Amino acid sequence: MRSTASILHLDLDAFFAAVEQRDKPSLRGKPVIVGGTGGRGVVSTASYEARRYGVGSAMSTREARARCPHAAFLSGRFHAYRDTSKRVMEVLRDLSPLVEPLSLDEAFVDLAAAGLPDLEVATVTAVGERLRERVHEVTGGLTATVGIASSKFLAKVASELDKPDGMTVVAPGTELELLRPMTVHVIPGVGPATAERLRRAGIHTIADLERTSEEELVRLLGQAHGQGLWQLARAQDARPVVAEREAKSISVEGTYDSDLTDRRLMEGLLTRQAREVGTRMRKNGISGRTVTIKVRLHDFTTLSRSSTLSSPTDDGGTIGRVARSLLADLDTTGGVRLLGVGVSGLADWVQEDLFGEAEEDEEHEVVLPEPPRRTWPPGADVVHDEMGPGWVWGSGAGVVTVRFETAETPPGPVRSFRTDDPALHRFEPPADD
DNA sequence: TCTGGGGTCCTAGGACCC
DNA sequence: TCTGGGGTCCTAGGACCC
Repeated sequence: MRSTASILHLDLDAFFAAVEQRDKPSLRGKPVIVGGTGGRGVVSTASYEARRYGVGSAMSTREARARCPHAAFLSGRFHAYRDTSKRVMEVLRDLSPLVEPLSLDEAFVDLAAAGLPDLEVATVTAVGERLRERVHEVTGGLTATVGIASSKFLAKVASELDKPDGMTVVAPGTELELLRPMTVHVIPGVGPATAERLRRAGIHTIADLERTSEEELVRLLGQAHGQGLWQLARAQDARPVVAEREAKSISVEGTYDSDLTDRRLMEGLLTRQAREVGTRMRKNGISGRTVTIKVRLHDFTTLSRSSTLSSPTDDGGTIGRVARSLLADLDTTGGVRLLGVGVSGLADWVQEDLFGEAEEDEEHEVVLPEPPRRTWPPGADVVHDEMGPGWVWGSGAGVVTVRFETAETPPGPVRSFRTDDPALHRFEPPADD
């Protein structure tokens, strides 16, 4: 926690619905609900007109229709949302170089990096009001709510207090008197499960939380969460505003209107999702080693299976093969409502490759597999090098992964080569390999 | 016919290495 | 021959956020 109110949190009001109302005047002043419109859809954003009927985020679209049948139900135009969001983030970066977007409609801004004459409450209040006006201008009429305080936690709590189209500045020194009467639900990170555990321990407000020992909270909630809440209850929060955060995973998933039972169909869907993941990875210039599938059964139990490759990939075909083999281990006879594929353990291609390859090569000289077992799948691209024959298991961004199948070490070592030509029939190991 | 999609972070157990 | 602790990586699941 700082001694000045220098962290600003901005939240665009009912963002997706507001963009729709902006772009379609006939929707203005009317209930608008953006979200999944299929049989298993949920509400993403409800306009304030729709909220009056009790419609809220994460509610099933079915229930939203029951509560507000005359609302406009829209499935969302994410290009428009991204576009508008970009304009808002630019306004924030005009104010300070230190901007941390949390989603399309939310961001932290570090006012201490903004070069203001001072960080007095009157000054930051004027900055916040001016910012809200600028956002209104560049978005074509959208409103934002702002919170300004001495930490991320307090700024975020503050921005919840005067929604929509409002602003709250928490004067330094008044944080605890603001927090103490609030319920634990206002703390980001306290969801239904944590709130229930706290409730059973007789902890309802932040004042209750403040009276509870750190040991007790760790016992109730685990080390990280318990210690974190103990600190937040005292308004202790020194987390910095971080401008650049690198993605840790990329995934695609889908929920189907009726449960899937056909394995071939599931494999086909995973294959398509894997291709999409690969495309997005190459677009972002990243690759990853761990492939994970997610399977939600008819009864909503959710399973995941993952496999870590010896070298990173951004190739949809490789991701798809791994995904399908992971699915093979699961019993899906009861039906599947959701399938997903993701890649984590992300790395920048070139760096990872340069380091990874040199090490692997030395190991492979020791474990030279003899004799080779020719078990590659029909139609596979077969290559030869000093290790004997292998088959091409994946490729992407100029790197080909070859799997050497042997009797001793099935499924065999995997090796990556850099080549300008991923058309593997013409594959040749590089001279310096 | 309750319960999306894209993420992040944490925990716990087992393997493996020193 | 038996015992041991720490660190890292991997896997599976869960809670949470917007």
